[in-house]
Amino acid sequence: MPEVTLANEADSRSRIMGAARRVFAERGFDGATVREITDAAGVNTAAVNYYFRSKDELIRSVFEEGLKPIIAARIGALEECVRHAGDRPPTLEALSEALVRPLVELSSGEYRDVMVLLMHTRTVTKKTTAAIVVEQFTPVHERFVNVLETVLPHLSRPEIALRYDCARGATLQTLVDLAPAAALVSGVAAEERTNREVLVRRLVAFVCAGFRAPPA
Amino acid sequence: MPEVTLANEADSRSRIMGAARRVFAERGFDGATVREITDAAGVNTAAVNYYFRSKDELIRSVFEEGLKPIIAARIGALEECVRHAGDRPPTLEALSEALVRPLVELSSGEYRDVMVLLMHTRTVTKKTTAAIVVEQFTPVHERFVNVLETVLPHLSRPEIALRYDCARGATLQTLVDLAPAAALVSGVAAEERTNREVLVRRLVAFVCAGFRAPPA
DNA sequence: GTCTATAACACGATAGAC
DNA sequence: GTCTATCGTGTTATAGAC
Repeated sequence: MPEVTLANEADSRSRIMGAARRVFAERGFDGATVREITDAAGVNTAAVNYYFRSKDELIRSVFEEGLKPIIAARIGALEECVRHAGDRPPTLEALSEALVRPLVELSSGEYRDVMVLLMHTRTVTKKTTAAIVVEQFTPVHERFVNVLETVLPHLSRPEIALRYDCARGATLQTLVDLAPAAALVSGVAAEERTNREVLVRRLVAFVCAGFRAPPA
Repeated sequence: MPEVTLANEADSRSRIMGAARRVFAERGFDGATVREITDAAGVNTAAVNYYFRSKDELIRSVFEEGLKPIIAARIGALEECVRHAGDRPPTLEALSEALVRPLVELSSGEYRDVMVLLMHTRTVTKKTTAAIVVEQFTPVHERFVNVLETVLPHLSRPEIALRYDCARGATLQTLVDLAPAAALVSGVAAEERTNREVLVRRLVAFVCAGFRAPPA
């Protein structure tokens, strides 16, 4: 066994996964080539077909594996929020934060790429990835909407689901957009947006108020 | 000159533009092939290189042309809202509707594809399209944030810009997402979301409340 | 303007030596 | 498990007849 193992000397399979995540996020699933990925990973071209059967299987692995921690963090925050509230319904603020905070925290580092990939699947339909999204996120969405229903009993389920979609969209937009208005319009914004806690507070304020709005 | 001109017998250039808009929106800029586009347009493969110089120039034309009416509608609604308010600042409801309604109305028909392409550029960096987005949208965003500043004088410009991003994200999410939570979680939602006025009212309610939230 | 034919190249995938 | 070499295919783009 080797005496020292540097981070970038991990086994080829993980190196490919990591490089693929980055390259896919930058170029899109179709725009990225396996050669670009293997170059970035520092492995041979044939390695992708050795460790994964094909490019499509590589996509599946990267996307599926990458989503798991995101799903886990979101479910975890929600259940912790419910648990903390005891037998009463949680506050709308706590619920909003359970939605926003995991996304903000995960949007730094490697999981930012996964979130870009997630948004990517919103505009490029791919059998492989669409199935994963539906399968992985349906329970999360269902649980969130169910809990929201207990806090907002005066709203219909479709309206709650819509507001939940709005909240997700608002959060992801500010985290993933490559040319947000705030950066274009306000030089301070880019800098201040890097402050995680400020961003969480601002997003929670917006999202929470949206949930609390009177029925349309 | 021809005696009868059917809609699908327009000149080849427009047919290619229309087909390209649809195919690009479905497969992404990289996933789409010029052959798929020319097949859909019912023209010869070589026609793309005759009317446009290359696939990249086709992308530029489709995206640039497609965005113009969207920009115009958004600016138009905003200025009408400001004009209608006279010398007083417009209401937050009117301002929210000026943001939401054009996007909702344009999200049916051919401009839905353009909005998909717009979201597509959020996750796939392409020199061609990125430049167009910045160039076309900077004035719109700037004007919106400036007007918002007059209505929300107690909020800092970065926070206003962030909320404006949230509002755009919330709206686009519900209009473009291929697997929204509302559809997964609530069967009624998909049906009800097709009702344009209900959707506008609900989105305005959410977005407006978000703008009106107390400072974070 | 439209078409056929094809050039020139990049792609994903594989075979086989090591 | 890793590499080189290459196959077959699909891609954009073009040349040249009509």
